[in-house]
Amino acid sequence: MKWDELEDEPCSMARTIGVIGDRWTLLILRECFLRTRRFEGFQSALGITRHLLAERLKKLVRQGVLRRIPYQEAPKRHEYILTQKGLDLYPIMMAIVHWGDVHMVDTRGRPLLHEHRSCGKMFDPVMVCSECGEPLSAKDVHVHPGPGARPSAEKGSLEKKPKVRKRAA
Amino acid sequence: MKWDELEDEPCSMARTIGVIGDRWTLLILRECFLRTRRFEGFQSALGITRHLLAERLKKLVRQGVLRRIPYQEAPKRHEYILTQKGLDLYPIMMAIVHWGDVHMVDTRGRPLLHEHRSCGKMFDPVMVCSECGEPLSAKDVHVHPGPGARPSAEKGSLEKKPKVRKRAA
DNA sequence: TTCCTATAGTTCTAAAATTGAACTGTCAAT
DNA sequence: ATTGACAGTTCAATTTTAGAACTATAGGAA
Repeated sequence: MKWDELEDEPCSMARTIGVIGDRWTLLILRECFLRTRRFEGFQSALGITRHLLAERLKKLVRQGVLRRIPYQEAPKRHEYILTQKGLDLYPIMMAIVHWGDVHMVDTRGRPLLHEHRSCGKMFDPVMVCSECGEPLSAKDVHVHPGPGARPSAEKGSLEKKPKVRKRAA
Repeated sequence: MKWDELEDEPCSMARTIGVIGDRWTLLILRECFLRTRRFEGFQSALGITRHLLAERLKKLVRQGVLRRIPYQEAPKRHEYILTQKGLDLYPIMMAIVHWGDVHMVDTRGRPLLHEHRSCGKMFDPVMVCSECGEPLSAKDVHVHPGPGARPSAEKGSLEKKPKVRKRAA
């Protein structure tokens, strides 16, 4: 598996990481969700080098996550806004923020609180099953190969049962 | 903002990215959730260089996402298993996989299907509000500074209202 | 007019991260 | 005595990223 060919892997996680897995990309997208739209805005908010910022924006546009839209002629200027594909990254963002809220806060508490406009309350995001609505946990989920699975037999980690030697204390 | 000091930022997303944002780390964690536990298992599943794999595993252990547990004496061998902190990354994983399932599939369809053992059905993960249970979307959420917010006034992207010039066509 | 500023990049060199390949060491099995 | 499995480590070559300077257009100020 090569980093530059992640998008060709038969794995939705690898493919997604091919899009958002580069250094700084998720932080750029955070800014997008906080309504930053312009080059200088991203640059000053993140302190990323201009070179890399230009690269990343170009890639995100190519991948259909952002759209580059002119907001001014003479001199020509553009701003970057999330497409629907980009907006759909929201659950990923929220999941990341929530994990940080739970596991990475210092004594002062959370940097940001989230208010759900529909119900007016401060909330946490919860991931649930689309079918029964119950919260998901790793051990309640079983994976099956889907139609787009890698065709042949796997040397995959699931089947491997390494032989045991002397047991540890 | 420096990549090596992300964990000190007053931002839960930045802090989390400091933990899982390195190249290959999320793919290593994918393997963990698929029950890979050993060095060779990760290496052969991912094709990552042994050098980097060793680095990443060390960092994840340091950060409390994995625990390194001996499973054999003579020669001493260890395996890497998810801590609770690591298991709590599950919603992030699922959100990433789901986005790929929606936006990155080829004509053949999804590589993997997920079955919810509790209800027996194939499902998609849905992110909902902990307070009202409704699905979340970016525009229904408003952010407020929390107790751990950066103390002073922000040069943040939210307040900046750049002056407009000649409008684009 | 000339200078300064704002915006959105591009270009260049140095530093850091990643890759690829080979090498180390322990023990079991042949 | 040799081979294979496992879990790394080491080192040179390549890629990425960081840091700083530079380009270009245009508005407004002096």
